Amino acid sequence: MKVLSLDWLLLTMLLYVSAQPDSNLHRGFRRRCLDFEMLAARRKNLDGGSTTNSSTDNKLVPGKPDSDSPRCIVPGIGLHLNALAIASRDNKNMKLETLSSGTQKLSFPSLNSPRTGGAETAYESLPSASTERESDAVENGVQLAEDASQASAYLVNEEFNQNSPKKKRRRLEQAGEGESCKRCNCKKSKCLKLYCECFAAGVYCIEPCSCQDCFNKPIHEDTVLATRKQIESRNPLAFAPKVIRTSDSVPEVRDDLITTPSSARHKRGCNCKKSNCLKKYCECFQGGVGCSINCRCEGCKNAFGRKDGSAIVETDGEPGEEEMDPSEKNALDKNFEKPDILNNEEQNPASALPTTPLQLCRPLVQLPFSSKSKPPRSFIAIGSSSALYTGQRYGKPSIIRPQNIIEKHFQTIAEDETPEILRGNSSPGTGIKTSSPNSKRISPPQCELGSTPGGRSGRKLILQSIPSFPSLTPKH
DNA sequence: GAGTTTGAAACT
DNA sequence: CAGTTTCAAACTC
Repeated sequence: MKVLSLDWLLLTMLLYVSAQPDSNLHRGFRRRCLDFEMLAARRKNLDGGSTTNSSTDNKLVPGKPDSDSPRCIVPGIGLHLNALAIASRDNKNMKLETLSSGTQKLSFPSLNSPRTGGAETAYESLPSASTERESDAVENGVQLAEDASQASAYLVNEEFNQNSPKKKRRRLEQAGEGESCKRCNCKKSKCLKLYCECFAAGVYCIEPCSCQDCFNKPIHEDTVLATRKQIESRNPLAFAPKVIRTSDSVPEVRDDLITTPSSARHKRGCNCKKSNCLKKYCECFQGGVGCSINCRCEGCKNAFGRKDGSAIVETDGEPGEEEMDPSEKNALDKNFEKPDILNNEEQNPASALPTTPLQLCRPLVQLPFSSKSKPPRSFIAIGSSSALYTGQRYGKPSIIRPQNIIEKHFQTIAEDETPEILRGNSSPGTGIKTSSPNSKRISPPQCELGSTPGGRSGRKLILQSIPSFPSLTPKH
C-alpha cells in the first residue's frame, strides 16, 4: 500500500510536469541524448519485429524531430515520462507502460552490460523499486563517476532553440546548463572523434550543434558505431567518465553536507602547462576536481586541489582562496558561475523539478558506451549520483532537496569501487588501469547531469515502477 | 564575432 | 613510447 501511494504521488507529479506544454522537462526531452548503441538496439527490435509496444516507439529516436514529443526521449527516464504523458489518458496502463519502457532500456546492449557506465547510473537503481537491486548496485561498488566537466550538471532549463551554437552554448552555460547536453562545433572531425564533445559524450549531434560534415547522426549509425568501436579498441576507457571519486574521504552525502572536491580525481590526470590548472582547459579543473599524482601539470594551482595536495577547496566553495592571486580567483569565480546557478536552482526544488530532462539525458548518453565486450568502466557519470543515493538511503526518495552545487559537483563514485564493477562486467582481460596516466583517453564528461530534483523524481518513479531491472543483472 | 590560446586526441 | 600534428573548446579582445 505504501508503495502504491508513493507511486501514485510520483505519477501525479510526473503527469503534472508532462502536462506543462512548455515545461523545461519537455524541452529537455527534446534534446537528443542518444546512445549510440541505442539505435542499434532499436533496429534489432524492429528487425525482430518483436516490439509493438508503444513504449518502443517512445524510445529515443534521434533525428526524429517531433515538436510535441521529446526529440530525444531518453530511453530511461525520459521514456518513462513520455510514456506517462501519453498514457495520461489511461492511467491504468501508465505503470505498465513505464515498466515496459524501462525494460527496453534495459535491453540495450550497453545496459545489458552489467554495471556499465552512465546508463547504469541512470538506471542502476531502477530496481530500487526492488530495493534489493539498488542496494546491491551500490554495495557492489557501482561506480558512479561523475564527469564533472559536464557532470557539473549545470543543466537545467536548457533552451534548445537557439540559433547560434556558440551563443547558445554560452548562454546555456551562463544560465547554468552549459554542459548538460553537448553541442559541438566541429569542422573537420566529422564529429567522429573524441574531439567532438557530442561524440565523446555518446550522443548524436543535433540541432544546436553547428558542426560541419557531421557523421554523428542516426543516419550514419553504422559509421558512428564502427568508429566508436575503433576508438574503444584503442582505448577501452575512451568513453568512460574522466572523473572518479577516490575512496578517501567520501563522506556520506547529506543534505547539509558538502563533500570536498578532494574526494574526486581525474582518472588520468591533466597535462596542463600554461593554464595552471585554473581554467577549463584543464580537465581536472573542468571536472571540478583537484589535480592528483596522476597529473603532469606544471605550475598547478588547481583551486580544487593541487597536485601537491595543497589548496583544496573546502566546503564553502571558495577553493584555496588564500593561495590564489586575484586574477586566479577571478577566473575561478567565473568558472563557478554555472555551479552557482545550479545551486540556485537546486535550492529551489520546485522550479528545478521541471528542468530535469537534461539529467535524464546524460545518464542515458553514457549507456551506449558500454560495449558488451568492453565494459565501460562502469562509472556512472551521473553528477549527483550520490545525491540520489543519498536521498534514497536516507529515506527521502521523492523529496527533492537542495544540494550544494559543490557537493553535486564532486560526488563521484569511489575509485576503489571500480574494480568491483569491472569484475562484474568486464572480463579480466579487458581490465583497465583506471589510474594510469597513459590510459588517458577517458571519455569526456558525459553527462554528468547531475542530479536535478526533477531527475530524481523521475528516477524515483522508475525505480518504483520497475520491479526488476534486467540490465543490472550482469550477463555472465 | 574574430582571433588566439590551450591541451586533449590523434597521428607518426 | 615519445614527439608532433590536428582539433575544437576555452578564452581574449
